[in-house]
Amino acid sequence: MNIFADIRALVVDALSALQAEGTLPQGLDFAAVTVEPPRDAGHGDMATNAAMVLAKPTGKAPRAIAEALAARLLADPRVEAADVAGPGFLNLRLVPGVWRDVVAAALVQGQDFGRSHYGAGARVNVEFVSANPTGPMHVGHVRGAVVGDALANLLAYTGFEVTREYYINDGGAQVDVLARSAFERYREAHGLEPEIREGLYPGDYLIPVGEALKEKYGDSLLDKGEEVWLADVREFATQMMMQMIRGDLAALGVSMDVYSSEKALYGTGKIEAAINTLRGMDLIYEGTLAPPKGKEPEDWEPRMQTLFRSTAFGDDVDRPVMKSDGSWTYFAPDIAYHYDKVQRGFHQLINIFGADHGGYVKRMKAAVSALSDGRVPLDIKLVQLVKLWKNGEPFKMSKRAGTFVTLRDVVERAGADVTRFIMLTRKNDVALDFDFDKVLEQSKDNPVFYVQYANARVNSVLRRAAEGGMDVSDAALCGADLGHLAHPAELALAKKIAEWPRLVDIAARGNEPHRVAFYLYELAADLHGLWNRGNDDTSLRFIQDDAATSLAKIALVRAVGVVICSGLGILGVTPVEEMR
RNA sequence: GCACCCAUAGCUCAGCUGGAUAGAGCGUUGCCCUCCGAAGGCAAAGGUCGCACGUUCGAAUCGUGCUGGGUGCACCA
Repeated sequence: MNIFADIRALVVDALSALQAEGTLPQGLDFAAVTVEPPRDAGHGDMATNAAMVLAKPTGKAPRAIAEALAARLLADPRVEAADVAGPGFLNLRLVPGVWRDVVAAALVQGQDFGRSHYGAGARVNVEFVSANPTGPMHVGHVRGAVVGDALANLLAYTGFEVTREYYINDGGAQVDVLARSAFERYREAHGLEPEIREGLYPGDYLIPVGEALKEKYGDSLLDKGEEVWLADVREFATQMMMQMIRGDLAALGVSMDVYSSEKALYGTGKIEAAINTLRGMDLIYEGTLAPPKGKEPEDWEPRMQTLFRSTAFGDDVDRPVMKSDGSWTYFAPDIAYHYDKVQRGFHQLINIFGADHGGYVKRMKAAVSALSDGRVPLDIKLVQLVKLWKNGEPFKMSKRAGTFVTLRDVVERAGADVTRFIMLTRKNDVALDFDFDKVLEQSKDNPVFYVQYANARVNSVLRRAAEGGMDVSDAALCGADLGHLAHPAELALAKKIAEWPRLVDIAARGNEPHRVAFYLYELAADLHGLWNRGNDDTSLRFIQDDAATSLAKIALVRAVGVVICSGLGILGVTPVEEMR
């Protein structure tokens, strides 16, 4: 139940009626007509800009349109007042029954209150994390993982059929390095001194890989050259790394639907097919690139390469898909991978990238646009850096100093719930500070705590009422006479609840899960506010002497709890029932 | 040199695809526990929305040009 959508439909109906009676001309586009909460609550419950946006196309004065519209809207039983204000706003005040119905809807629908059919079952693929399988996930990956997962939850909540996907970069040189690094650990497992040369991965996490290799191969590889073992060890080590990464993701509460392998694309003809498709559109050609301006490498020399004409899509330069030695660049299999996603029938693609991949966005969008004939939109969300803080100082990560912070470190210190929530307290394209001390603080300073505290208070009320012998099951609350909710402060809280479905809709349209976190904070603040008003005005306490009144007030509180749980569910955060 | 991102209260940030007198938290100042959890709440002070033009009924939001910060810039992935 989205009351804002309902009232907007009412406005559009009224406008159509005005057309039918000749007050407004035919052929108007109502797309720009909005119904939203006014900035100032004193203006009413909702405001529509209809008169202003229609003034020009109709050639009528905004106020005249607004007057006519107001008369129509007042005929609806939900509308209590309709006042023309300012340059032509139409401010609506709705009868209290509307807000009581919202509370009732939240109780009846439960977690489905706020769910929408906006996605209409469209299939959307959310690719995120996609960390190289060469080591454990570190803090840099956490934000992308959380944002991607929460976004996937949000889209599922709004009627999309969502696939969470991880692209394993197991086809390039870095997995060879992994194999060589693992081989040194394999030698170490046999009591030999490992030679962790410059450029190899020094991390301890490869020691178990070396032991596992010993387990599997005994000493049979020890005296062999790389040409013998590289492929096998690479495969083995990559799989172990992916197992570790899956474990890391699980610790954060993320589970992928599909893991796609870059390596698996080689030798299948898929890369060639994708490139040839582009070639057929005259988007692939042999040529040389001009040297980069401003930062010309010392050893630059023109090379003949196979290039993708991404400049046709607004990119700065065309991008190589094949190196001068005839092997593919990273971009080529990635094109094939995205082509594969298109062919799997997704209606929409979303990628979550780290901000350091910003330069990659245009070419990837260009490729998808070309390969899908412009039908499949690709939205790429760039997730900015997370700056770690500890004891009031920036915490620098360094592999050498041993202050390399893994995802596990963060989750073990802060907990998955706190980590997830904090990662969503910024929009994705803004850098985020993660303060180890702050996130564990139990105060208003910490938004996770603040929201959880609100939920705990909801449950506290329910518990107390139950101890007093009341039936506060949802079934009982659904039968409450909400007419007892009459105080403006109570109705204001109901109005905040009414915004939830609208907020979900807005967040989903923008692929912006952080909006859910901010909304929950506001909702929590409103609950805390009402709670404290009970200190001065006992009639605002939720538990009253009169059972019917209590039931109505508790229903309101419970409705807040329902929304908080829904919201936290989207964020992937477990609601707590009690603070400790 | 080019591309992308950012710039809003002293600090950290929201701002609902262009709406009314721009909002929170922290910090500062003053209040509120005989009472459902004060781990909270109320109130005050605090702003040329980086700058300048432009688009229109109307701009923090859209466009252009600057300024200042971040990221990335051939045969790396």
